Amino acid sequence: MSGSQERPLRADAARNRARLLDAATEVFTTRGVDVPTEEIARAAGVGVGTLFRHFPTKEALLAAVMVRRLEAIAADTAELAAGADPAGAFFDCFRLVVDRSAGKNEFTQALAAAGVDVHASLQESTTAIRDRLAGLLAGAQRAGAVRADLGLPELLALLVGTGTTMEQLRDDRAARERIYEVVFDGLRPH
Amino acid sequence: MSGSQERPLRADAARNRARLLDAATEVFTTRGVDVPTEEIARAAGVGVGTLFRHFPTKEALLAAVMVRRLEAIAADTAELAAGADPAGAFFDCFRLVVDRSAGKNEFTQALAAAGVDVHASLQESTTAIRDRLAGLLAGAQRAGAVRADLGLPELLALLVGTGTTMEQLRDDRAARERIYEVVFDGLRPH
DNA sequence: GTACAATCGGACTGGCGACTCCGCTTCGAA
DNA sequence: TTCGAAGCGGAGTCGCCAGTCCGATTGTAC
Repeated sequence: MSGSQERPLRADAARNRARLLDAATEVFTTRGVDVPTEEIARAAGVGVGTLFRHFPTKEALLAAVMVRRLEAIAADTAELAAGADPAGAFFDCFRLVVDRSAGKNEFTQALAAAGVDVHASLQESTTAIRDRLAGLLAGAQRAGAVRADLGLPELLALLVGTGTTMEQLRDDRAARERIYEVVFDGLRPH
Repeated sequence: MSGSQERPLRADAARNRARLLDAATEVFTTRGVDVPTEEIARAAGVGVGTLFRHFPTKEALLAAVMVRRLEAIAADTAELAAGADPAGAFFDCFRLVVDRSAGKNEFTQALAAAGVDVHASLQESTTAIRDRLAGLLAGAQRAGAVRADLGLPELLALLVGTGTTMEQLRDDRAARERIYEVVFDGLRPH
């Protein structure tokens, strides 16, 4: 979806587009998905007209923000996965995905509610992460660090759920750490 | 909040109120919190006017539905908690709360977004559950079935998060069972 | 059976928010 | 420097939905 039509954006247009994405990320994350588009435009220092020229609907903006975050996560997991120890890489990536996904859940929900086919518009970027996680899971299982009966769907669900758990404990780092202990302990073969 | 003013409702009014609660529970659960109030009124077979006489705002209706569900859960945990085995009671209640909380998370979120002080309007009913869970947790820990460093906040967060996890696996009973194994394994002292 | 208070229903209102439109501004190629 | 095209901004449109109002209906006390 990203590389189909290429006409180099005018300098100011490119700058505004970037500002909009930054502002949207910030506003959506801190104040939720229901903020009026006008607020995002204001935060970016542009008019609503500009916002809607760059992103034809609010959902398109939301999707663009999502894609960006997902790509960032994918890139970071790539680094971690390069390490030698498969078990460590798996658990480190688990943490990374959970930590970086704060609020992402609400986004997906909002997108889905708007009738956007989430799996279509985000597929490219989710697939990257999914594949990486599948590889990490397999590696960790081969190394005997994770119970063998766990599939990728369960892992993905667990990542989302753990994200929610962590959001409840936003301001208690020690408690969050205990949750990781519980989950990781549960993931290991008994 | 429930026993302050008592004037016996006229028969039809009581019936409509009950219908509204049933319809709202059904509609909110299956189609989300964003459905127009009119849909709920129609599902209940009454006009919107009637809906708003019984529940002054949409959020009030939402809160009423929540209270009802919470009370039902509280009642059921009471039964389970009466058993002799503290460890079994704890894990059974964990399952029960997770299974019965499907969709509840979104409700709370919607309430909070509307500026309702969730802890005020639902306090009475949440406190019952919270207290029960605290008791069960303490019992299970005393019996050595649950790691001792876990507090009530972590348990509550974990319940919410596990609910989210389960929602991702809605149609795969075996996978859900595996998640329970993971979480319960993690909860036990290693 | 009657009367009246309680309740009903749904047309209507007000406000909000996504999106459009178009006159004005800015970019950048020549 | 010039000029056409690309882009900007924000007032205005439109549809939707929570919540109101009041004439019609129904329950119930006597």
